[in-house]
Amino acid sequence: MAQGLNGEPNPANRAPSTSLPSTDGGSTGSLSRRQLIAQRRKSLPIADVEKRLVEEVRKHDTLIIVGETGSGKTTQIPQYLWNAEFCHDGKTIGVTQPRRVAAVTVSKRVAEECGVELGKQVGYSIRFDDMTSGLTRIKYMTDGLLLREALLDPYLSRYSVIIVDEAHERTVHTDVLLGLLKDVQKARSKSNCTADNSNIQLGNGIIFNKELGNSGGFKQQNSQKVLPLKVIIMSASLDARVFSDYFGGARAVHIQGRQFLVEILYTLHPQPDYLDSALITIFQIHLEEAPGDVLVFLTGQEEIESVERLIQERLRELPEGKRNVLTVPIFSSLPSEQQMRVFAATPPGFRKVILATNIAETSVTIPGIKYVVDPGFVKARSYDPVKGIESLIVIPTSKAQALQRSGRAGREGPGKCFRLYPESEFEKLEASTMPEIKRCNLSNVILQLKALGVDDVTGFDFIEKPPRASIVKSLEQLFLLGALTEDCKLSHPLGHQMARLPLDPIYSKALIQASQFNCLVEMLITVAMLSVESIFYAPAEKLDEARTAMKGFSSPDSDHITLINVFRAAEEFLEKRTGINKGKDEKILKKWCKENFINSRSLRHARDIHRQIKGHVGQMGLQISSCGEDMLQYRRCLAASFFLNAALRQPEGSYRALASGQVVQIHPSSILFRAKPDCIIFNELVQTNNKYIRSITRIDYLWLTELAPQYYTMEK
DNA sequence: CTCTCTGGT
Repeated sequence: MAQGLNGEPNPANRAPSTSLPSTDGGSTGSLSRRQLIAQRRKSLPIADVEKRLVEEVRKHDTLIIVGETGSGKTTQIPQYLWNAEFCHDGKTIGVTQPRRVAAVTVSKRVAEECGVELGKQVGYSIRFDDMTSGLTRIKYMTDGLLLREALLDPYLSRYSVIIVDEAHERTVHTDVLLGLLKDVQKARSKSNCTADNSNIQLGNGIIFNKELGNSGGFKQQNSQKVLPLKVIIMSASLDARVFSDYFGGARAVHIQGRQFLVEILYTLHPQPDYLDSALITIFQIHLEEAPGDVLVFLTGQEEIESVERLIQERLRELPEGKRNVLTVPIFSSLPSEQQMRVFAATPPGFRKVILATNIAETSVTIPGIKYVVDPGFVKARSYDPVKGIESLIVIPTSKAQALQRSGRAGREGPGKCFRLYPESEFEKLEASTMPEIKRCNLSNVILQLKALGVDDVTGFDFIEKPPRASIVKSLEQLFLLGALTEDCKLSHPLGHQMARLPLDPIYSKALIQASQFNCLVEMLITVAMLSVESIFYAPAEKLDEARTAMKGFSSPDSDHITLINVFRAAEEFLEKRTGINKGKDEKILKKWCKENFINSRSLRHARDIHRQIKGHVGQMGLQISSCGEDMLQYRRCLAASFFLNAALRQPEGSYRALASGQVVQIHPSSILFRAKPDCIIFNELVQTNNKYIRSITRIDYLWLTELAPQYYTMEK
């Protein structure tokens, strides 16, 4: 019987590279805890099939595992494989997750189950936070991070097994990773394949470039054989066939979960107003159903806030004894302390009603939910590849999404889900959500693929192909930025440099330009700040105060310079407090942010990105110099970098975007909303109620013809 | 005078 990583019968434990630290097994307290863990592990549904699962992995190079929620697949399977000696020769089992928190929490759990210190045999690696070491044999990470690793180690030679978890979510990273794994697998199963073979051309068109090398370390690279790669796709829903077909009819196994029964209720008739319908249902549950908290899925912040108000209003109409409802909103841009409110225990005698976006579908698991109210809509990103515009639209959920939502009512006991549409409508829904790769800008994906040696991107074996127009648009954009040559190859050195930076390609280009304009210091700050969610935080009730605070940072010419001012003000604030330990910095900065109406989560993120990319450009040998007070130079550099996003003022005060010819408005959040200069560059164009451009800097039209003549000579 | 669902390097 398997015992976990510290089990005695496991011969792998005696191998020097994987020997474990002596455990704390002495005290009875920890012993009983250990026994509890073992018991809990054995009681998981998956424990009964451990041997069979290991056999399946031995027999097949690719395996699809459909594990229902609560099966324990994410924590247990890597341990089973470790015990079955899949980490021979110091190889690692990699497990990818779409989200950072999942990688961290699951690895902590597994380290505990194994009785090892986190970061030793079991660890995680996510951007800005690497808890792995040379000892690590089970490594949880984000799928995006593994894609980055592939740029440096195209064979993924340190891994014996890659497990792709939550594959049904079909994020861009998952989809690209699946294509990559398919190729790596082919390459590694060729018998004469060694880690340092150079430039092997694969079926899918990947050329493994020897120059990038592998990270083999102390072992002799010349003779190190790369063994076949085992790939395991884990999915919660029933799309096993899609994955199986994609991997040439790979074997799929199903694992029972542990989920309580959720009764699904539909309305008799279509509901003309789903918000009103949601309100009625919430009160019906409150007045007629047994105790238990309610989770309501809404499309966005505005909707959540208005429903919260309406609930409060209607509560006042109820008799005093029935007003025992506590409403709790949650959405991603809500400050984290306020997000935490959903986890607080419901006060005795109260019913908690959580109003959530789809953050509560997967990202946040809220305990105690007995009832789910699902109006059947979701706000989704969509992309028009012809115009190059992203927009957010409210659309019906998919069947899989509806299923995921209802499942949130059955985690601790039987529950009920109220779908606010008739059953006949459910049948008409799409089976699953359209994969993200079909509805986003692909410039980054394509740059990455090119860097991995995939020359024929249109021919790449995606699990589902993105629209051709979308690929063409991105190829064109990359060409205009100079990342690709005329025959669509990655350019030297620009394209390669751009691919190395973990940024939107246009930002990478701006950094490289900036080193020539002597304003890389400023541009590093700019792209870090542009890479995060909105920096300014303006609660409706303190709008005036927030505006005054923002004015303190503002530059009359530029939102970009305003962002630099905020970043520098924070730096200066911290520098003044010399001699104080670093742990306190975080807290003090948070306070400063609050006083200045700045979103501290966003600022911290920007500071992390800044540190990371500064390291990257330093390694690339770019000159990190500052333009000092000469912001004209900096604005010229912006014009040279963002020339594809230039716009001219129209007589009525709207703008015409030069590249696409579209008529757009300056977003009211911009410093330049009133000033309306003649010529500007903008950072992004988004369609909401209007076509808005955001983050804007005033430039001179002549700079465009001077600095981007290849693009602007034909313009009048 | 608006406000944007969620993730990620």
